[in-house]
Amino acid sequence: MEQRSANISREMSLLKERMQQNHYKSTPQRDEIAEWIFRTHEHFTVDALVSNFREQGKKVSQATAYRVIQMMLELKLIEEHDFGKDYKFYEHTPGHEHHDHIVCIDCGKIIEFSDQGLESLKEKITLKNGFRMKEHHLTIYAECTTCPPDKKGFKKKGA
Amino acid sequence: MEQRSANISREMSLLKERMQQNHYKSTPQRDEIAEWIFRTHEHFTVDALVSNFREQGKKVSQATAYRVIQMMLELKLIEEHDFGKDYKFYEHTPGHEHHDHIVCIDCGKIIEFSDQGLESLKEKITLKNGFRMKEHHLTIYAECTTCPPDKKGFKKKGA
DNA sequence: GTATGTGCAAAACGTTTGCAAGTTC
DNA sequence: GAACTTGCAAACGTTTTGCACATAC
Repeated sequence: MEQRSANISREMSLLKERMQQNHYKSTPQRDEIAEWIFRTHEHFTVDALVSNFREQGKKVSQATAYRVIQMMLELKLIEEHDFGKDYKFYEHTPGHEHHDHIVCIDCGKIIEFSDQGLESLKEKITLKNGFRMKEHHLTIYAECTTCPPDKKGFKKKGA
Repeated sequence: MEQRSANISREMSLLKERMQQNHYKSTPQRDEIAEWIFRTHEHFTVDALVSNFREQGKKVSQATAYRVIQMMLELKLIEEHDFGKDYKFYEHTPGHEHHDHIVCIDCGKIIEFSDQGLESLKEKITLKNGFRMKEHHLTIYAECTTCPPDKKGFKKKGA
């Protein structure tokens, strides 16, 4: 997962490229938000993004944050996840392959995993049912064995 | 999946039993809503539930509908799913085993499948990562081969 | 009779949008 | 300068809640 932070300038080039292709103008807000996203290794929420900017004294309006998120989803530079809370989680995609998630129902820790056998099984099952697979999200809610017993704050809410 | 409609009185007994155990009182509204849920074979939304009652001339307030849903989730009689829309989908659990879903990104059709190999692989992967699996949701977004090309209305929104 | 459940309308939540002012190309 | 982007505050759609009234046990 650490290769995700590898090379921000390459990721920014990718952004610029796709923005041009899709007739998006370059603005300081878009650049700064995208950079923050490419630098962020964890799964983040829009609220976390905006708060983090505020803490650093930079100002981004929520509206712009949400709009940049939409743009980056469209440009396939980030992915959206529902982990059973009422807000969404995001993560950037360049630099790491498709993966699934295990969410600790006690502490909220999110870990990523990817398993080739699992992927081909998904593909096979989808075909067998007469579909062409486009996207797939597997989230496993679990208890982590190392999680201190007082950290009972996450709790699944939806699915 | 058709065994789901098999025996509503058995499912209602289960409801009554768990309601008593959890100190919920029996009311006509709870009974009627639960019956509707046990009789419903598709994945439904709260809005669909309320509309359906209205159409039949029966009245249920939205508030009560949401409250019964919460109760039944707690009693483990229904499951909640996020299929990428801004509202949740529900389905009752008695009478059918755990399964995963394929959602057609064109027409919104939801099909269920269950695969033993997939289940044990999930379990194995979870353990390997140091977790104890509690719940897991796999949703595959796909195109169905039989879907008429004009039915492009569903579209994933989140994940 | 007391605790619990219901219905309404209002609130709450994350997210989206209309619009006037500011930027980009 | 035409088209697009921003920020604000207001609107949105789903879900939750406060409260007065009604019902269950």
